[in-house]
Amino acid sequence: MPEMPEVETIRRTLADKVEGRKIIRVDIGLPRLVKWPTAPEFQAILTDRTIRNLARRGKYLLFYLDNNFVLVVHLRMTGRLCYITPETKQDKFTHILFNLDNGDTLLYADTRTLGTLYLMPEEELWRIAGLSSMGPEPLSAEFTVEYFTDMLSKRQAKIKSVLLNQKLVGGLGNIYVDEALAIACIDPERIAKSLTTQEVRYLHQAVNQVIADGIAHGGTTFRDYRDGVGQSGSHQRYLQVYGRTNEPCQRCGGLIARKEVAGRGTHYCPNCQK
DNA sequence: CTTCACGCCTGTCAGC
DNA sequence: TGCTGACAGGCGTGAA
Repeated sequence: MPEMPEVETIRRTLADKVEGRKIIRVDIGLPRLVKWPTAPEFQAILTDRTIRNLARRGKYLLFYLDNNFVLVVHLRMTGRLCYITPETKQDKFTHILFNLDNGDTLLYADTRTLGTLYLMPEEELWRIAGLSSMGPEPLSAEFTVEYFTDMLSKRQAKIKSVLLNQKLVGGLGNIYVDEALAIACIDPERIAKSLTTQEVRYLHQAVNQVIADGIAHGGTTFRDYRDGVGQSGSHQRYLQVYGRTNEPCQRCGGLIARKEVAGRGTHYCPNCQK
């Protein structure tokens, strides 16, 4: 499901509601979603803990608790976190409930059940490989043109697969990669190190732009994605190529095409993207 | 080390 | 209507 703009939107919509709240009980319907520690330990450690702060790194959400533990959630394809009151209708695919001290509930729902939850002391977060090995995020101080240029110059893989690699750039997923490549007019199958200095500059700018726009629009709701209070995003209205197969390119009027690149459905304009 | 195919799960949708 | 196959926003693993 969600990429960095969606996860950031969830963080923003949840933070005010959960920060300062105490978790009074955890109900787990599908224990295998809890990757660490065991589900009973997960429940026991979380019970009576207060959420101090809700942070994000790439596509991970991090709930910092008052006992130095951190609840880490990765939504993968269809995970959802939703803050509900007793009157709110509960999501059909709810698997975990975090019951709060004000009577409200933070729920974790997931149709494909590919999401993952962890709970560990802050100093052990490095054990989560995807978190500790993550590359710089778009819009961050570390994501410089110099870093991007140097990184791409060492890569023999297709540019699409490089941009999807979280170790190299943190937070991009299939939608925003297709969009960034469309904005920068670069063919997704180009070998990363073959990009010219100018193309690298355009692409760097395009990556930052699609992520900033995605956040500004509250994320892209293509099917499952909802924010922390159940609302859809609106960035789907602004997409140039993703999900627009056989529709006209807004730049040249030619038809948007779809093919498989790096094992992922890929949308692009064969006329504009070289 | 880099790159890629595959598996994990379940739901939806197009086509027959 | 019912069935089948393709496809779905991610990532860890293992093989080449």
